Amino acid sequence: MPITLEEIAKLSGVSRSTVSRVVNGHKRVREETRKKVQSVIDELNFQPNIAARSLAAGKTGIMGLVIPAGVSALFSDPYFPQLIQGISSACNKRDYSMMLWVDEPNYRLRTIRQLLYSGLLDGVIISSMLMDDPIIKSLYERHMPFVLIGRHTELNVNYIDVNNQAAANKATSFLIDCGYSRIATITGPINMIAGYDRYQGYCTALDQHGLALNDSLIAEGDFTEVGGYNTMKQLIPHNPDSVFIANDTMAMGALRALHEAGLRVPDDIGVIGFDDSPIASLTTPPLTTMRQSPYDMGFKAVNTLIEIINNQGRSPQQIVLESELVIRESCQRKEFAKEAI
Amino acid sequence: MPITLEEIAKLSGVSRSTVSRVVNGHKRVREETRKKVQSVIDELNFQPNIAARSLAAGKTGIMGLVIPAGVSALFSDPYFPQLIQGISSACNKRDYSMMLWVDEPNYRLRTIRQLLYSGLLDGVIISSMLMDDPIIKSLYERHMPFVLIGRHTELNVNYIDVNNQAAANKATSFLIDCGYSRIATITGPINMIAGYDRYQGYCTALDQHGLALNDSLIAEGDFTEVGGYNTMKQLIPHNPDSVFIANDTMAMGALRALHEAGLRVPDDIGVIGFDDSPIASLTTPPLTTMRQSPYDMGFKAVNTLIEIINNQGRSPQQIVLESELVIRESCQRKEFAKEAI
DNA sequence: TTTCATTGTGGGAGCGCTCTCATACATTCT
DNA sequence: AGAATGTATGAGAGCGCTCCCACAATGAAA
Repeated sequence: MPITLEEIAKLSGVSRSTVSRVVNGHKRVREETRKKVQSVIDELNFQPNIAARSLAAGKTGIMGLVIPAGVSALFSDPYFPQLIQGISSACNKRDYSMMLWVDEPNYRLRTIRQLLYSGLLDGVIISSMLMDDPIIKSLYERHMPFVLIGRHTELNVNYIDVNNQAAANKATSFLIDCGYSRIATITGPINMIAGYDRYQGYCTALDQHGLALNDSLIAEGDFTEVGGYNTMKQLIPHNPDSVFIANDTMAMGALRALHEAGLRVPDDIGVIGFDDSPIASLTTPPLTTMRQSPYDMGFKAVNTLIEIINNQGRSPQQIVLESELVIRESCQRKEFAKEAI
Repeated sequence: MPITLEEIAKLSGVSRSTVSRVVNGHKRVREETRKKVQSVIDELNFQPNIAARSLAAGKTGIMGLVIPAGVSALFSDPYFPQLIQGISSACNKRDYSMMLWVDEPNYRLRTIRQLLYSGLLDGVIISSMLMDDPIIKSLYERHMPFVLIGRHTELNVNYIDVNNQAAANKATSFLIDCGYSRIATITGPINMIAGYDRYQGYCTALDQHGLALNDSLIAEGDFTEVGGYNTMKQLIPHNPDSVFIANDTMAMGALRALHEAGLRVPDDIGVIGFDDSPIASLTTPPLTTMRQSPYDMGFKAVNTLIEIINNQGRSPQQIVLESELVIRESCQRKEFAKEAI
């Protein structure tokens, strides 16, 4: 049987209103009274009923997180666990709670309804959806406070992203600096913004260095290990001397394919990944990659969302994080090692 | 501005009560009335306010999921993503929603309070905590409906687990059947029930086959890749001819250590893992392992929890799933291949 | 016809909280 | 001293829903 405000009030000899003030840290309470009430609260482990509070105040202290189920990378890539960890950590710090929806296509309508109309959520964080995801449009139209993980092309909305184009450009340029010139790429799904942007960065880097795009050296992957493996096998016959791969998980698969094909990394072929996921330093050879931090993105997304909730009039804000090149051994040919640094 | 029952009532020319009946699928409504009301509901996309419903009915349709943050394996192991996916999928199917807490020690008190006293949750699923986790005791004492992922030794509570001891026994016995005899093990953390049970299974298998336990061949890991790598390095000087490793992620690390040491798998040393995680078939050589399905565990946990919620008097029920041996190449020495099958 | 279930519908209380407003009291200024 | 200000507290309404009870309408049984 849960305890109510009223009971705390009775036990500490004040009114319900005063207890409410103490719980919510209002100023207009005498220090003496506050202490008395607080001690009763602590003793009984009182926690206000969220439903009642929510009903009365129109706020719940709960935010939603939506991650896609379609992405099979969800299983094998540490991206989402780290993102969730960052969000969860920030929620704890800011005294929010989190509801999680794994967006299965079959239950999409249910998800949207709950996000928008149940009144349970103060705001929503949406992660890495397809570019034209209808959920985003729904949230936008209903004026539900939300922030995207990953930028959005059409709508002027709040988002947090890494500078994928610049980072991919840097990665590709690094391969060129290392002395490679027949540079392939394994992209992510092109209908995901991160996949698209990293591909664009690859293109601009080649262009800036006067290298021509070569369709036979470009192949679309799906962010999974097996995808990386298969796509690499497809690329090998076209004799790339290096390859920029849009995430580390696919890079693992690509390394496996190269190993099987008897190609030595980095001497026969240079490899650079993206993410600096925990496995990047553990591959053979250790993987050079662009570092991003899903944990930080999650953490910042929460703080941004809370700002939005508290100031609904605010104009949308875009946060773009920088990505850092982490040099290991997968694209450092002996003869170029010095110049590249 | 969300829509209320009252507005639906007005628009369809009936009372609030009748609309409520329609929404909740009560019988005592004339078919004609039901249709009329339903059409208004559909048209306006009406979704009942969960807070109000919860306050009035004492049920929320929300369950909590608590996973530990301490386990750094959270980042690199697909176990939790799969578990979450299973839970989420079952929640969708059963029309429940899920709140997620990553249990950070700093915020433990907050977490417990919210789980128990906020009135938000109909029940809780707790995953893979330490054996003596205080959260479990709190839930138990407060009679909060909950189910554990992983068995509990002291309390008679609802749980779902794999038969870790039997599975570890089978794995170890398989190494013996393959002709190995100097069998090492890398255990999980012994203060986690899964770590403990898999270690026990290893011991009983040796015992049943008349092999002596050898302390220098037993080392405790932490379920991470790096942990597996370091622990394997520690074991190599004692010349095991095979090793049972308590999860696949550590097995990956161990394979890396063996590769660096110039030992060939399976000819110099046999390796068997646990989980059949997605990477198991992708290692070199592909990993023989015991298959378990965190997805299924999550899915079943939800169904069990809902039963408990609907029938609080029910006596606790323990579900133990079987684990299946998946034979690949990491412990099949050429000369024994035939006999082992 | 009268009686009694049975079915469909509406009205009202109340879940536990927040928030506005009223009130009691203390303090300062003229 | 009286008025004006400020501070601490209480009372009451109401958030949107469910659930119980009342009651009307229908049909079956006596």
